[in-house]
Amino acid sequence: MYRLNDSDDNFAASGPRLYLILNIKLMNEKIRLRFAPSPTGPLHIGGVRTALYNYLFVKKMGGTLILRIEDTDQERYIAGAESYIIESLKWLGIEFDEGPGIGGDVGPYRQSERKSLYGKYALQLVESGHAYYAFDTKEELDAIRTEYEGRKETFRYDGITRQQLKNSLTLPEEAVKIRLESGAPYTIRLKVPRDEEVLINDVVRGEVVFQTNELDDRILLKGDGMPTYHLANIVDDHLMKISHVVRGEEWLPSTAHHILLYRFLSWEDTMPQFAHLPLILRPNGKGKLSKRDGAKFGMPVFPISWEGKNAEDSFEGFREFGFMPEAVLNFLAFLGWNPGTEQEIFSLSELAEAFTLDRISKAGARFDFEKASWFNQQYLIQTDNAELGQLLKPFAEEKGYEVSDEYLTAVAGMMKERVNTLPEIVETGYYFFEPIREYEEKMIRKKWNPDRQTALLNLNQQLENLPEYQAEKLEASTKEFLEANSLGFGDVFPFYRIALSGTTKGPALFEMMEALGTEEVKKRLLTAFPAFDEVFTKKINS
RNA sequence: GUUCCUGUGGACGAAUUGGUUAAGUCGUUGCUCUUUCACAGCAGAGAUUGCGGGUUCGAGCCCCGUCGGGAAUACCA
Repeated sequence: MYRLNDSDDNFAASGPRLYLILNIKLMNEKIRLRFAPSPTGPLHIGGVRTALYNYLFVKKMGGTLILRIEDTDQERYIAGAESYIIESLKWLGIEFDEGPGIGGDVGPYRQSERKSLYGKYALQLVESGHAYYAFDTKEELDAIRTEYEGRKETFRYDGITRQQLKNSLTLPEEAVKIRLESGAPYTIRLKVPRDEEVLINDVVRGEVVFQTNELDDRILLKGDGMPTYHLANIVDDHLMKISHVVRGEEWLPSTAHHILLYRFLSWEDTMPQFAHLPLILRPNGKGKLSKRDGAKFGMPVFPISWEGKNAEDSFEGFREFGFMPEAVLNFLAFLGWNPGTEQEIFSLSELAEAFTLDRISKAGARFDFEKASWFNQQYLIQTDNAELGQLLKPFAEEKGYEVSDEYLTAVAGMMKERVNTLPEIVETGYYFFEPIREYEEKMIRKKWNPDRQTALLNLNQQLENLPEYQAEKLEASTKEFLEANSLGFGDVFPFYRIALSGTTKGPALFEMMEALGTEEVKKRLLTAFPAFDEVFTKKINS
């Protein structure tokens, strides 16, 4: 189904024996994907999308999703990054079947804990003539690089230059032996063959060809005995029986090396299928989205907040911005993929149902925060008010507001279609929780007259005496009052509204009144009138 | 510089695989609804499919060239 190269005609012609072999092959090719982040800091939104696509494909195909921590670089390792990754994905509802803290048959799932495994394969490659020891120090190589740069050239440790460098290919056998035995630091490099082509069959990009002459002899095992990404990745993907590698496009240029590694380790027949995802670009289209862009464009680029060493290194997440996880997921899913139908609101399980690798687009997608906000609003609107009230709670508490769950539910219901995020409810709707900060003058200036006050107070009196202080009853009673006093809606409404909320915008007036309650309404009316009069006097005098 | 990827309205992107007037969504403008704002509904503006050639009765789709954007080019992943 997913291996197109297994031709059906061959199969028909070759009888039961091949059938058996193919069958075994298929059984071994269970769908197993991995998400393999590096704990070098918070997981940015591009990484989250990679995790999401891996998850979706696994769910769609009924496979297994593995979390593998690629912590082979002890210099860039950051404590807390791993738990950040796990917490982020948990918040979003992306769950793993195997991984650190979860278990599984092919662990451990942290590369640092698998350190002893990799050397063997590096050695095997040396023995088979596909890799070699290199003794050049970092400083020496840096010097060569700057020298090349001076000539406006780029240095590459490859099939040509390695002949002039210090390695087991150029040094006498005896000298190599002595160096190795003396414990002198060395690396193991891949010996890339000359004059060959490496073909990558990428699920999203089709066939991509690399000339080996353009490839460098990449380091496989570092001086500290740790493998580089390239070695560790291939060894682990093989040992963990990974069937598909779904990762960012930035890995495409390295994939030729990876394929060579599979070939030299004789694992090419069980090599995973590759799918390289398009990059997520900056809102202005210039370059790939980076962690600094959050501050630059005033939007989150991380799933949840990250507390770094300083303010520069700390980031606010989508969660803290007030986004719902479902909305983030939905938005992210559409960044580089689309179902080809007109549906755009998808739950996680609906996404999994609709997801296919062949509908992933090739070109980089810009990160459009406005679209993300729109998705969030859609989810806000479709979420039950009581549930929203609960989600709103932390944001209200943060502001020091102490109100009941019922009140929060009511406010959420009134405000949800007027905002994009949760905290906006307590910000633009602050007047539900504290006194009016400022009255919008324009309407008052235009229409207020101190004698309106009497009518307003009479009306309020009538409303207070209602057996039930409830929106529809309030409205009906108000209508009666207006008719009886031959007044229009416009004569009282704007002032009532501004008195209660300070603004001409906002939810339906009677609903606000119901939520606020008779006491508060009266209080607000009485504090508003003097303010209105003040505006009026100012107008008269000017 | 080199290698590789990529290019459809401002953004995301669809187009039955070569078939006629290039979907839809976001954004934007206006209208309707509404006491306001928003939601919703309706309507409009916005594209010679990066550009230039070629093949073909016919090209967004195939071929060649060209330009732009991006990634990689580390003892980082």
